[in-house]
Amino acid sequence: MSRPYDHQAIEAKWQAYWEQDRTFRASEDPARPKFYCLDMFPYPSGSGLHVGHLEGYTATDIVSRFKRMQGFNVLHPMGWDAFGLPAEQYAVKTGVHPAITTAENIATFKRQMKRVGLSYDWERELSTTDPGYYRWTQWIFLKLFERGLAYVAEVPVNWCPALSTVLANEEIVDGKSEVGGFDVVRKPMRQWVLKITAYAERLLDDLALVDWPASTLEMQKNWIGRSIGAEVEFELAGARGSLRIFTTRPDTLFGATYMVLAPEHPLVDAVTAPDRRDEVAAYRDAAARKSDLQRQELEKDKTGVFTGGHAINPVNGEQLPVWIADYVMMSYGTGAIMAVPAHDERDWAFARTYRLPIREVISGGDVSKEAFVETGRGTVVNSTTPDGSFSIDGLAPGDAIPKITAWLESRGKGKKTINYKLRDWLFARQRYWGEPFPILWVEGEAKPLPEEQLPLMLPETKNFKPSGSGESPLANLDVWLATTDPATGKPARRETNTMPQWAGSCWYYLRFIDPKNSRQLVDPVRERYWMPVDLYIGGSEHAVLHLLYARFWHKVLYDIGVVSTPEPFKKLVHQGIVLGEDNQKMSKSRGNVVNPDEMIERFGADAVRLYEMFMGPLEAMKPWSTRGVEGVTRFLDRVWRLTVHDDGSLSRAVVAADPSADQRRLLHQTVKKVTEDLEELRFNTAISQMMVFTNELTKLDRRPRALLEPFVLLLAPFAPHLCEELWEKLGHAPCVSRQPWPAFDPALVVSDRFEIPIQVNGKLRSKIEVPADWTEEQVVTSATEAAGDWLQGKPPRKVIYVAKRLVNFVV
RNA sequence: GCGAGAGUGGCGGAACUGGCAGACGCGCGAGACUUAGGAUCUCGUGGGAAACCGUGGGGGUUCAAGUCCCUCCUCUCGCACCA
Repeated sequence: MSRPYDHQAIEAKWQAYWEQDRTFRASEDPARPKFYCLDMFPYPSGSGLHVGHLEGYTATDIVSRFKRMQGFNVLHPMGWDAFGLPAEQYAVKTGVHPAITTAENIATFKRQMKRVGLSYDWERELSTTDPGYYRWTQWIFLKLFERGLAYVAEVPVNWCPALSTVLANEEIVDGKSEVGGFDVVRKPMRQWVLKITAYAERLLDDLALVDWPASTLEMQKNWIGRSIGAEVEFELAGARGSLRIFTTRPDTLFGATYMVLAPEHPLVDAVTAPDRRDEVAAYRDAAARKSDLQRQELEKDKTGVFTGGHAINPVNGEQLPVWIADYVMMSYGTGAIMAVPAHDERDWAFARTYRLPIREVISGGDVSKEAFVETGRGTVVNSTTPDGSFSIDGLAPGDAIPKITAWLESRGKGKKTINYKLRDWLFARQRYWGEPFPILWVEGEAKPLPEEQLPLMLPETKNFKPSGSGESPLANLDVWLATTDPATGKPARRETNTMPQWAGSCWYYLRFIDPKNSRQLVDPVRERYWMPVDLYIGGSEHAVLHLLYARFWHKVLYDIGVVSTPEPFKKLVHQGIVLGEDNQKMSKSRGNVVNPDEMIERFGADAVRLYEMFMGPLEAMKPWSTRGVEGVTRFLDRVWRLTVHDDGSLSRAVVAADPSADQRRLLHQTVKKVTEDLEELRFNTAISQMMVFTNELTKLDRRPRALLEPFVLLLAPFAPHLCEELWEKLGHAPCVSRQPWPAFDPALVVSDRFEIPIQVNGKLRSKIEVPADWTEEQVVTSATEAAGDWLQGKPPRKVIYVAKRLVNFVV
């Protein structure tokens, strides 16, 4: 494609201008409203940016430029989530230090971003691997530790004996190590764990405060997984102690016909009868050997073993056989259940397999065919205590639940309980390339490092191979490991785990506000000015973990007074995935990866930006089309020719004359549409309207400045390089990025004439054009005439008139 | 299985609180300018000869349905024995 202008030269020119002008530098200005516009910062991988990254970055860039022109003080920063596994794996293979790889990759990403013309305030750039940054990551950890929110536990990890190392989930394929295909087993290991469960309630409730996609809210809700029910005590028969179970259906307590413990449950030994010990032990061993994955996959056939023991149902004194089965999980609730096969699908399936009794206590279904689990209908039956003193018979399940819960509570047999699916957060990796924990082990006890000693620097090494013991490569560094406790002078050993990649990304949005502060994580005055993030755009793959972890840390920081808002991210949007031209997911193996550098080379950054936004709705998954890029390139070329003559001078068609009324209306309609669409992130329809405008203007041989100049401003956030150049060609000093956003006059948007479609029996038969001030009578009269033959000369049975919309005759 | 979202021309996609379905772009067709055009500009382009038919299928409400209701089908994403 030959272009009417040299996009390469113009882009380089204006990128250099913005750089030396520091056009996009943000500073606090209490006089102006702020807008914090944030991208999820990337992991700087070796393969560079792809067109999928660019979609989200372009969107936030357009919004940032738009908001600046609207008079907002915009904070639009970028940084690097640069700790992580790939650089470390590369180091193990090649010996190249992760810091070197990381720096190279960052340089590539930054070069590519600048080439796209993204208007970041690069003076706030940060990297999670920078000691000046991770000092505060460590500081936050100390605060968590102080508040009892960080603790040590023995947690099973993916241990690969052949490699003598712990593997991340993503390093395991089909239960084997990705490298070498060796077996992986579960092995308990000392780990740091964060007590996110202590915040479960608030993490759930405060979802009401944010403007997020419904699907993401739903995912977070499900992940937290609150369920309300009751814990009930069952005394053991013939043994000391009692079995505590959790149920959401205490209304079905009279229908319990057996009990199930998770195989790992601590009471298994106590309940197991001597003659069942061998069988029980064998089942427990088998369950322990299964990975979580295997336990889940064997979903269909439930297995279990009778322990020989019994527990007593507190409502009727019945002795219930106690089983163990791996369909009950130790990690949820109390690790024990009462089984009500008539009203629980899992219990029903289990009872069928082992011929256990099924007793109906909610009528309304046929429990001989399947479990009846609905709570919305049905009536409680067979649920009266043997002495007749208490009954929930005849109630709806919803009414029976509080009644029986209160009764249990009054007798000390149970209480209302809320349970969460959310588990505490395993916060340790056996890796080198991560934040070291500011923790010393003194006489077997974890002691926090004093704040003044932060950052605890990641020690230098040339050996990135795992220690072999399952500990991180840091365990090889004897000199670093051995230290003394500053408080007591006793010998101490440093913690060898490092933090997971999530750590640095949990709070980076706060550091952008005050990236150079050496005294505080963030200055409170600045924090109050900029927070919360007004718009946060990133992939939906982070819908749960990153966003939940960041919210958790934010709430802790809120509790200790570091931040002023309960939630960090006000509005969240996920950009959709960009597919290859073949409608398949982009991948090297398919050979359908689109290289943004090549696209920018051919069509220019403006065209690529514009196409990214024109493809379709931001959130939608959609295929790339290089033809489509050509299409928007043609549009930009037309915009250029509208203003500039072939020899590069201002076109003689550009005149000072006033636009016509129709032209002015088109302009105001366009300003309105683009403004409103940008507020709603509907970039594709905004561009479409600008195309309509351009098509109209192309037809004119005299093009009034009063039309062209506001239009250049409208297009500027989308195609900033082109518009800076056109603004200059139009005789203005730089730069367009500092111009105010055009306003529209609602009175000038509406037309003085309307085209009214005329329907007969709902079918379109004709159209008339009428002045806007005509009365209904005038319009209908004219419409009747226009409908002519379709009315067959008879008066219509009914006339529907929708003002300025349509006329419909019913005959 | 459960939860959430989505099905509109050859393709990507428009369509406000029910009111002209297919804006805009791609592709395709015709023409203009040209030594030439894979450049540019102009016009046309849902299907059908037409009556008419058309927003995943079927049914309903309404003067009027892509939009509301019922039902079924397909696809995408998430969760997956959570008691």
